[in-house]
Amino acid sequence: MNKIELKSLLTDGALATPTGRIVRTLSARGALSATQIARLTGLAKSTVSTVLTELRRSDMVVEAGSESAGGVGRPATALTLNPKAGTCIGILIGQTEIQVILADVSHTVLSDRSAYLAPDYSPDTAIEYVRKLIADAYQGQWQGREGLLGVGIAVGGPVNPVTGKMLRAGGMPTWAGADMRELFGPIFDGVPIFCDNESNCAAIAEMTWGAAQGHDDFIVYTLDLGVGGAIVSGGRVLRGIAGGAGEFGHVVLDPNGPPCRCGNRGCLDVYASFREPLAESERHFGRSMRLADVVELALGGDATCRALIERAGEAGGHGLGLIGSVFNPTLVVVSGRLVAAGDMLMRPLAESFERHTLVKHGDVPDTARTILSPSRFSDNGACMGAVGLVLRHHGRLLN
Amino acid sequence: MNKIELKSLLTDGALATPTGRIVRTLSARGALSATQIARLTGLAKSTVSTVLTELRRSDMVVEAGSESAGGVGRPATALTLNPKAGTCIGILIGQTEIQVILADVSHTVLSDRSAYLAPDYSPDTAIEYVRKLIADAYQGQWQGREGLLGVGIAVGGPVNPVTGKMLRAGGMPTWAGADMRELFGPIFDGVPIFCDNESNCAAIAEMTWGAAQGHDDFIVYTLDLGVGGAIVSGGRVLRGIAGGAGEFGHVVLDPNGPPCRCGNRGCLDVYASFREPLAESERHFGRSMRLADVVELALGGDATCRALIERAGEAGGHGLGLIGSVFNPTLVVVSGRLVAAGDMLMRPLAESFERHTLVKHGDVPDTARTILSPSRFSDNGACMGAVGLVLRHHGRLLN
DNA sequence: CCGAATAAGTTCACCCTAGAACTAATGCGA
DNA sequence: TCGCATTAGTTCTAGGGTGAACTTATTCGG
Repeated sequence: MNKIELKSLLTDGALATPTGRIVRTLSARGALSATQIARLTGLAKSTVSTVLTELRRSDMVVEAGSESAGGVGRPATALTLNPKAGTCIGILIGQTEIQVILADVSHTVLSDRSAYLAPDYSPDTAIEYVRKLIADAYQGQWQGREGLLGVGIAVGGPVNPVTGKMLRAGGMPTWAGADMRELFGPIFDGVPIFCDNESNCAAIAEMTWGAAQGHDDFIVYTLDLGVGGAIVSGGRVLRGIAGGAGEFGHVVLDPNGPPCRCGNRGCLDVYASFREPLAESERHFGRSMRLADVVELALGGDATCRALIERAGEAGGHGLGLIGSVFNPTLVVVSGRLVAAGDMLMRPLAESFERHTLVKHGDVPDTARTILSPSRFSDNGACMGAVGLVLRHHGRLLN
Repeated sequence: MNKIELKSLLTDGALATPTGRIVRTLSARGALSATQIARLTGLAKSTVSTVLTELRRSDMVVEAGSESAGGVGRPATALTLNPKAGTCIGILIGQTEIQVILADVSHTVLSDRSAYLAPDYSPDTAIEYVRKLIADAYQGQWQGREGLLGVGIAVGGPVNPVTGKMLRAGGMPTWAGADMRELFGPIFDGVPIFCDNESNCAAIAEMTWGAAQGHDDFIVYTLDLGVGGAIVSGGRVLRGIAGGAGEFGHVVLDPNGPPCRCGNRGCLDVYASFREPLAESERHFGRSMRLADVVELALGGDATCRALIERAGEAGGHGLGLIGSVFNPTLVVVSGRLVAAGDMLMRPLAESFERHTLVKHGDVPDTARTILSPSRFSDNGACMGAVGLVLRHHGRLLN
């Protein structure tokens, strides 16, 4: 009965009731005290108290390991959803990688596994790997698959978040037109599937566990082999009518510029993605390299790699300036594997941003300036976001 | 007591109470039936009914002229806030124009007056004109200034919506750093002042009375002597941390391009504003012209003017493509005086949009394609939006 | 070591909102 | 012309959320 109750509270059953709102808040944010819940939900302390005693009595909510914050006054007791009450799975379908994270409703990661594939693998291959990775994930867990509350899928290409169908080619031509619900439904029959593109998932991860915690309005700007991003407004990830929001990389700068893999010409992606610099460094070193190798070499002092990364920051700042002029956001979280280069990337990026945007340093007080934060996720941001998709109930596919 | 009550209900007093929400909804949307109010606020019919009988008893809400819609079933009785309960003033501080609209809380425009000035007029001149226009506006009205509930100011340049201070030069160098609250406060002492830039006000007008009625998420794209716009997400106009959101015209396309009046180089505005085409037509005709003249001549069949407008549509589509790639919005309302050219502008605009954006025709079903709608406001959109600013309680300046 | 200050969490009576069941007013078809 | 379908609006009661006042648990200063 426990799980059934949680399931109905997490799905559409009791959206507006205090109990539903409190459970959803706990699901979305992890460990919280009663007072924090009251602030976040806007409910009265008394209401929260009543509901929580009921939830604790029925064992759906338990006390989390209290980390006494150290302030004056009675210390808050942190609460989470009972980990036994259910699990979530996050799946990343990347260009060359499939990742599966298993987590419980108290935000504890139980398992994190990846498989690396050659580019342009087929959906069938993906299904096979996902099946295997999920079996592995449950290996040695005392939690069984019957407690699975939802599955989130982060896809490395444009996907319609309502239907779960892939649009166009994007970076994954073999997936064009694929129907995520149809493909993955059979693996998890009956369990709700949530789906969104990689960038939007990364945004959810940033909002839930990363650099954008507590922010309801921010932009994620991804610098990697492609340039992309996501827009969060009012705590909502903007998807656009066809799931195409946040495609900063495919803004056309010069209609007569070099062709882009998206089909248009002169996209930002052509100038600011790390694809060309990576090729350049491969030519320089005369061997096949990965993006992470270049970053590592640059951090180790290699001047060529350092220059490539600085130039990437410079080019990336152009796109960031665009974001500044369009949104003038409070916060931009810079993500992607280039971020591992730290200040080497961030400094030229910030300088270039300043040059390419409308509102400048001197125009406004420091409190009204956009903050640039590097992402805290090294690599698994998107997949964690897929878990967050479930915990936050974003982007559920219709059955 | 009537007015005092309305004032407190419209300001921060009772935000979340049903009465407050109903009054605010009526203020924002004008005439509505009880059922519509229930749908819009999410309150139960019964609650709405109870509150409305109370509001009618105290004469704060009255029946509006019923326009029987003609469907089956009992016809709805439209209700509005009692026009006697208060007035709002909208002020437009444009580049060469000052406009004042006086309206009552039932959305009836009582007076609409403009004064045309030479560019770069001083704030002091503006104050003088505003004083005069307002005196004129109240002339012959039985409503007095004591019923004034709020003043909205639409400014033709970037303004910080929280402090009311103008940023940088923008299109109005004489206003750089001006403090709207300080300037206009003395004219309306004690009355709350709302403030936002022209484009954001236009967005509010579109949402309240225009092409975006019923939409909570859309983009306004303005093609005029400058290129600009506004972003509405979740019914909220995004302002950005320094009031710089929606400045589509100042996205840098080519960092080495021609200088823009904003200080950067190669902004979209340089390529897509109608400033250069207007100058070209002046050269062609050998006389001083206004934008409206070019549109009129084009509609009258003049080939030169027609070509200029078509070319503007083509250039404007580049920016629209950018909007498409960034937002993939459901709806874009195209505004600005060029829209008067109708299909002559919209057709090349739509074609160019298609070429410059990421998600194309064939990629998605027709239901998932961005709609382009021309604005229905010929010229007074921004000033109506300033009225809407008050009625919707957006962007209130702190006292 | 004790009490003041501070903050978290609980209790309880009252008011208010929601929902069901109702009445009211219209169009449409036989 | 009558009744049925449809939609708008009202009434009433039960249940639930709120806010005030209270209790509990901690830090800090003297």
